[in-house]
Amino acid sequence: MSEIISAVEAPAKRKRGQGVGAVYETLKHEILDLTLQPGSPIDEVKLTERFSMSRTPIREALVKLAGEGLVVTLPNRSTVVAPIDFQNLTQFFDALTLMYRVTTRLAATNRTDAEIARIRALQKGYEDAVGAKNVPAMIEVNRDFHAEIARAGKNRYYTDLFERLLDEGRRLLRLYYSSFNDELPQIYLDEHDEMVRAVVDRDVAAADKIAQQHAQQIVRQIQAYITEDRRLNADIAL
Amino acid sequence: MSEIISAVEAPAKRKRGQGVGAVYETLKHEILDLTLQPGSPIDEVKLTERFSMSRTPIREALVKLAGEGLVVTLPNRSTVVAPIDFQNLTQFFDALTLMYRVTTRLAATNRTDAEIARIRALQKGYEDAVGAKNVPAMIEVNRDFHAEIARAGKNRYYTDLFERLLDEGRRLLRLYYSSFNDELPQIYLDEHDEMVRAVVDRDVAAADKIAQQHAQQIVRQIQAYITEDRRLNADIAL
DNA sequence: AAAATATTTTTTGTCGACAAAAAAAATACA
DNA sequence: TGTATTTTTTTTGTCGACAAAAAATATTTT
Repeated sequence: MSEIISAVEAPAKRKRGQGVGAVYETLKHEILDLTLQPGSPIDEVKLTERFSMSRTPIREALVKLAGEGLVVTLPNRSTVVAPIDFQNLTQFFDALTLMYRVTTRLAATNRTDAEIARIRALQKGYEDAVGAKNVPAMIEVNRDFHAEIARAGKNRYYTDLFERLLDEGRRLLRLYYSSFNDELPQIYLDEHDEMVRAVVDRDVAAADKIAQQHAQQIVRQIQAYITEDRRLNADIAL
Repeated sequence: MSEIISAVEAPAKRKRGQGVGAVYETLKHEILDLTLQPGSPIDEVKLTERFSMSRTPIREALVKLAGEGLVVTLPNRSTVVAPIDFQNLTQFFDALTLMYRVTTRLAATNRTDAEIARIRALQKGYEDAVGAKNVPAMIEVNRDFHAEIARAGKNRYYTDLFERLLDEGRRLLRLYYSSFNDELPQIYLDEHDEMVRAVVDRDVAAADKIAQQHAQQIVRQIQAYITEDRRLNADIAL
């Protein structure tokens, strides 16, 4: 975690009414990039020192984060960063796949040229991150790419749910991409390109097909990571 | 709005840590049954008097409600009860229909016998409310019936979204069922029965089909109400 | 030495106060 | 009379304090 205090954390620069939002954004970002580890306790008093503000706005930010499933609060107990729910990944995969399909289909129907430009810029950013082997950027831009497609679909219910699922996916991916040596399959880039093409061409069926294919890739990859044999002592003599 | 102060609103009975929750539940209920009208301002100070507590927990409850889209908060401005978004009903209908289908399908796959019993009890409650022409109860039990089906499907992402959509539907229906003279079509009861049967029989295709049919009915009815000619002076001589 | 109990410290939920921002009311000007 | 400006009042965001609840530590009992 960076010890540099950003401008939004210094009270001299903070306008009244912007406190809660600043804390919320900062903590959300740190939860998503696993700076704040799943299951770890959140210390309100430490946060008052860190953000130089009283506990009230910090608590309000935590209530907001709780509403998004990013932290877990119970009465009279420490708030904790939301654990990763390995037991119910099937639910996650099911919803993620459906949302990939639904949002990409809608984007093929409802997108504007400006949105296509933004989507393309994000895909370029994704290519750059892949080329640079910048894993955190790859994960973040990938999320933004798909979120932009969802927004182009113009159904806020789906966009909201999908963004939440993408954020959850971000945490999962960050758990496994812990070193810069991981290779990301070229197939992701290709599938993104294909997705863009379908959306540009307003080809709903193709959009649906590539979205489902892409989702399956991601699901398979996450599953592969979870089941990967990481036993260090499998061969020791007993 | 009832002026009777319930037990949870009296500080002598309220346990530490239960304040936010009590305010949240009460306000949520009042928003959903339109006691608190869409677009109306929320007066924090009045709520302190009403609930006999300070503004801090009331504000936290409002943050929570905002996270669920039930109120709208902006910095340095009064919180208002969420308006009904008539301009984007297409999005709502689309998502509602999909969630009816998805949750009912999953219920047909994943339900337990205990859940069937609960679903049946709710359907009975719905019948009773229809028989009694108790419109508020009808609207509320209908919501609970479908929410229970969703829970039987055991995917929390879908359940959460669906519950939110059902609540929104509740507000829409309450807007139109303002008198006890409205007749609710028998077709709703029949469709509920058919839904239960499909879920009991674990018939995914039938569940999907009846869910879609039911959703279309509801969408059509809401649309009919919105476009219904309710001008009170349409026939007066000028 | 382990378990149970008591005490102390820390953390959480809430309180009421202060002050910035917004809204309402009053006053001045054209 | 309508508009602009000023003043007053109200509301919102945050503060630091108090006390209940939980956690940690110390002491006593088995």
